[in-house]
Amino acid sequence: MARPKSEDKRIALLQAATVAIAQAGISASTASIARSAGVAEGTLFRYFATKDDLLNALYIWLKHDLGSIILQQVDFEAASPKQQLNSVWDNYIDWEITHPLANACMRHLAVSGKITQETEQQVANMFPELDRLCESRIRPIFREPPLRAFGDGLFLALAETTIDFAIREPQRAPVFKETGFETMWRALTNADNPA
Amino acid sequence: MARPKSEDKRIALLQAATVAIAQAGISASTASIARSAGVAEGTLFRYFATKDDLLNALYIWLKHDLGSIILQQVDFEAASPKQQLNSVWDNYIDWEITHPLANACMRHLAVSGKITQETEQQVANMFPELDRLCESRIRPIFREPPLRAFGDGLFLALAETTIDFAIREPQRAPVFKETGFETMWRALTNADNPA
Amino acid sequence: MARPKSEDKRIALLQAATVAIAQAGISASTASIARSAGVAEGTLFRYFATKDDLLNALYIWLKHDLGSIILQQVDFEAASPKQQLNSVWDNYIDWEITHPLANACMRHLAVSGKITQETEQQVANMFPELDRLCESRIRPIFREPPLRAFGDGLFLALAETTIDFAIREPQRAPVFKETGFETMWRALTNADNPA
Amino acid sequence: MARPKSEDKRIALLQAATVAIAQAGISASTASIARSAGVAEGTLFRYFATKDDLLNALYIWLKHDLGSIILQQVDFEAASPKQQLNSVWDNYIDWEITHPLANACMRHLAVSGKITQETEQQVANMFPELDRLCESRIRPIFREPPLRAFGDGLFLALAETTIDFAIREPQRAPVFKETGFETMWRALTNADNPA
DNA sequence: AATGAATGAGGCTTCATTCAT
DNA sequence: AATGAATGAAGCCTCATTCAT
Repeated sequence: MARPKSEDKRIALLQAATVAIAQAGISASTASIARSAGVAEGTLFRYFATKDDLLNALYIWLKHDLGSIILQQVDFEAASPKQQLNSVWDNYIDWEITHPLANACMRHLAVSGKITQETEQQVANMFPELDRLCESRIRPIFREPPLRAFGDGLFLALAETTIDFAIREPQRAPVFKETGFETMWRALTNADNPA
Repeated sequence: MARPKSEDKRIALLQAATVAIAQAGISASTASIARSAGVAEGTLFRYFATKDDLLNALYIWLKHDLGSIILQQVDFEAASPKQQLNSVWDNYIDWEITHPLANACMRHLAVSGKITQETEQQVANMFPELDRLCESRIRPIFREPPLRAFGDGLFLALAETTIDFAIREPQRAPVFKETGFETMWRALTNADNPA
Repeated sequence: MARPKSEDKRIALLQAATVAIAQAGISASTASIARSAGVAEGTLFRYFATKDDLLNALYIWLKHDLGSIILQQVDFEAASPKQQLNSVWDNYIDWEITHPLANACMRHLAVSGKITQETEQQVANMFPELDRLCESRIRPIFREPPLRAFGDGLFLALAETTIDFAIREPQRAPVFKETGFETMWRALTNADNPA
Repeated sequence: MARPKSEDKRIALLQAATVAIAQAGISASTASIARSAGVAEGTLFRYFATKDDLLNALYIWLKHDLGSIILQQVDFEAASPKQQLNSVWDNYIDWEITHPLANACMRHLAVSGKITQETEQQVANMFPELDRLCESRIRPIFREPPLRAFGDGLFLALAETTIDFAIREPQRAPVFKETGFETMWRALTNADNPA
């Protein structure tokens, strides 16, 4: 098979890279990543041909992890659409709070200029059902092509800001979560049809 | 006093750094910055003792430029508070659209981990009148200490997302600007007192 | 275990450093050392993490070389204590005469301020039997703690001066060696018990 | 006159260089020396065309200072030759103890490889009366050309070692001074004619 | 005469990647 | 498949010296 020998080592490398990049930015050296993954310097390059390849694989891996956790915990039985969206919101933020290194790492990757268009595309198509769920709760103007991406962007911006504050002051996380959600709700949904 | 240290060269270095960092991130080399500023590499270090010093000075310089332009163009005669805030919003976004490199550079600096607390402080205290103007238009819950910083963060997040989209698709900038502002207004102000 | 780190290269680096530092002082560049050792500059830093590390390792290496040669050639069968000490003296000076670069290098290292306490300690404990042999021949006042180190210092000072002259005028080395030894004998031993 | 304007500045530069080199070795930068002398970077080069020139001038200046102090305090009325030499010995060592920076600086200069033959010559001829005084007290073998320089070297070596210990443990200086002198006396003078 | 801004070569060190083992 | 030694380009910064002011 094309995949190299040990999936364990691949995961170990991705995890080590997450920690290293969270702490040192993308300038974290491949040597340090390999070392904390418990493999030799050269081995890293058998799993990822290039440092940039590692960065892109890592981005996808983290996004996938995040998305699948959110999805698997959404409360589809929730009474109202608002409650359903609130469940997504909370899961999203909870995951980031419990994975602050992953969060920091993704931020670094996102602004690194190393993530290719192709990678971004792959991530965008990763969980169509999640996108659909969010969009259906959103005010009409943000639902159609011309402003759809913009709506997504605003949603993410609010969520990420909420996460920043929640990570920085964990004991106040519930307040930030709730206030953030209500703010997003006012911002992006049809206020006339609140629930 | 011999040749005085040239303000022109300082500016040239800051401008060169802005471009280089916008394109290459903070890993832009001091050599490349000096070269495109038209001075020797050693000269750079007479103006900024350290690359980190340059980064901090650059951050302050860009923020100051941005803030002073916004402030000087705010329409204090505007009929309503909403219109006043809209004027700030538009000026902010217009500046960023017309200075996409400065914008990109500031993003890189902000996440670089090289900006010191002291620099952040200096920037925070730079335009108190601007802060006051924005805050007075904001809903009460975001005006008092426990959530003030959070409110600022959400405001900035929405503005920056709007800027991102406006820079990426300049011809649609007016739509993003307006939609973004209305979204922010719903999100952060007291809807009961809409104008 | 891949290629093992080559002891040959380590030695080549230490030898190259000896020559370079003998000639240029500790300001000899790592580039020049690596070049004359026949390796890439980066390689030097796989063997010695830091230039200072190289300097300390070199100091230990040279002292060890010197000490072990002296020790292995001491004439323990010599009739009198004076003759035994004379054998040490001669071996010491002969080594330095035949290794003038090593000698010059050690002088530079000794005054460089880069040799750590730990390194000095390690060197001091390197050949206890040699110390013991010298001390037992020395006059009582220099044998006990308060002045022991001082006695060692004076011994070394006389030896090093003798070496300086012997290296500078090799053909007169025997005279310097003998005169130096007799001078040291008068200076540091119990004249009442001359042989 | 050929001498530049201010003798004060020349002295200030020499003093500043003494301190800087004592602490940092000859790699002390000309900029730092100029700064602590209270003059501009460029000014240093109006007094000393080159860093090497400064180093040589400094060596001569320090040696002259040392020699003239010793000479002016020698007790020519002392009863015995031994007492006269003891007076030189004590003055020498006292000067170094009270000028530890000058001492450290001279050591650095002496091994720097930057002191020219010409400078060494000039220093050697600086105080012929002092040389004569010391030599006349010395055992015959060290008085005639073949071994005269060697005798001087041994004398200096013992003195400098004594100084090292006296500077390192100032409260025990008197013991080192006396023991050192007696050792030198045994080593270099005619024991048969002790006083 | 004095200043200090400007220079650019050179120093130490890091790092992604290759390749012998 | 895995290792880690080897590489050399590139990065940041220092410094003696020059020269415009």
